[in-house]
Amino acid sequence: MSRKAQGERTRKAILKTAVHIASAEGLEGLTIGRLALELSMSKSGLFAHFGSKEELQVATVEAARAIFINEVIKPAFEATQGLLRLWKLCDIWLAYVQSGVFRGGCFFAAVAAEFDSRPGPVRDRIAEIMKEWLSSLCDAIVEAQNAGHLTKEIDPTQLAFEFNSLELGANWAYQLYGDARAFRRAREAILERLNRYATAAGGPLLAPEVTTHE
Amino acid sequence: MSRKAQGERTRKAILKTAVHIASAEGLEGLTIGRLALELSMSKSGLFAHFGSKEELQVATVEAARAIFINEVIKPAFEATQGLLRLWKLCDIWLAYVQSGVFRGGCFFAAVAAEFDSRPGPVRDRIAEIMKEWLSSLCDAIVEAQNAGHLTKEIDPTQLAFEFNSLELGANWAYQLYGDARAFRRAREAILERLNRYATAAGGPLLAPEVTTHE
DNA sequence: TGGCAAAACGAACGTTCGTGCTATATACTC
DNA sequence: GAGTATATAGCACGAACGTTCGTTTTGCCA
Repeated sequence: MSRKAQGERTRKAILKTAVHIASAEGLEGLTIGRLALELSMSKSGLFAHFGSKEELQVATVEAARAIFINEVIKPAFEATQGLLRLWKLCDIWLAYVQSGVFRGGCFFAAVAAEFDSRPGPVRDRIAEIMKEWLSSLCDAIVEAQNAGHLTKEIDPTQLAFEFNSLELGANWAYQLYGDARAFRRAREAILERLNRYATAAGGPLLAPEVTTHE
Repeated sequence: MSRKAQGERTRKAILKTAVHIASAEGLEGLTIGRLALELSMSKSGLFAHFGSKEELQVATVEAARAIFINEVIKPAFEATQGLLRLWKLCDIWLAYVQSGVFRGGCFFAAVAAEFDSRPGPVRDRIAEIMKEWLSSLCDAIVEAQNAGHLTKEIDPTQLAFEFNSLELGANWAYQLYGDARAFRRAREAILERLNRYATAAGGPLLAPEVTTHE
């Protein structure tokens, strides 16, 4: 293995650990010393990969985004465009939070709350990425409308806001109380809305009990 | 003024500042040195009022609770029990977040995200207080049902979860994007639900435009 | 095999953290 | 007015923080 590839490999290993620590303890709680300890390497050796703590934080955010895309966006996009994909986006998001992919629940919910009053490139990137997510939701709604599955009377931005809120709410309840019923509540609320706004072409959606993840 | 009363007064002043710092920078970011600087007093003099950082954090949480009760719970309880009080609870909560009573938006949303994976008395107290809030919402729903304003078919816990989620979602959007439209979206979603589940006795609720806070 | 980057290390920097200890200023009690 | 409790200040501590430095180890290539 080339020396260059080894560096890249180490960097990946660092970020993998960093993402998990940060989701639980935040991007400030993510300490270089702690990270080095957990990886059994020296602070300075680790530090050299990034050059500053802020760059480490940005890199960690980027790594979390890659995981999120792989775990949520990609699987949902395997579903056919329309009502089903919209539902999958929400359903898989909830499943991925519940599965404990990140120790601290949704990585972005955690770090958004941490950085929302802390200007700088880290905050900016977090905001961008969450906007991406919200846009994905919104786009899926519009597609469902264009496919004739969902009435055009509803405001896509409004519905995306509501779905996102319910998801964040479920994450909040799960993290703070370990209450897994929150996921079912979020699913129920989302499905209720989807079913209410669905046209005949959209067909009846599943009940929350029948979804794959419980 | 007695020496004892002076101590109490200082303590209050400290906590008032502490709450605002913590809502923006978190309870860990709330540093004793920083706090002392902002109040133009010595670290040790300030520290003597609490004995440990953890006690300072708990006291800060308690102070935030007092403000919250004064700003949200009490005003809402001036409304008559039933549908109106339920609506007021939500409406005033949103107004209080938007008003910037706390620099970092909802104090408890901020510190809950920060401490949800950090066991200890601070986390426990935060969880208790948010449960209090959720119970207040739930109780208001039940009262509205008992008053005949709201159909008994709905599950109060489910509705409370949804309202709380929408509120947290609005807080999130406002903090991260400064998007004040999120408050209107939350109000619209909440009112839509209230109106849908309201009985004839409940009467038609206000449209979001007519509420006092915008 | 010898040279050379890349990668990792160990030690130290200056700063800030929370937390003690000791002393002084202040107001109330007798 | 002396004595006492309370409130605040001053100073120092050990640990941890991010960061820099010079050095050593590592593996590829000529």
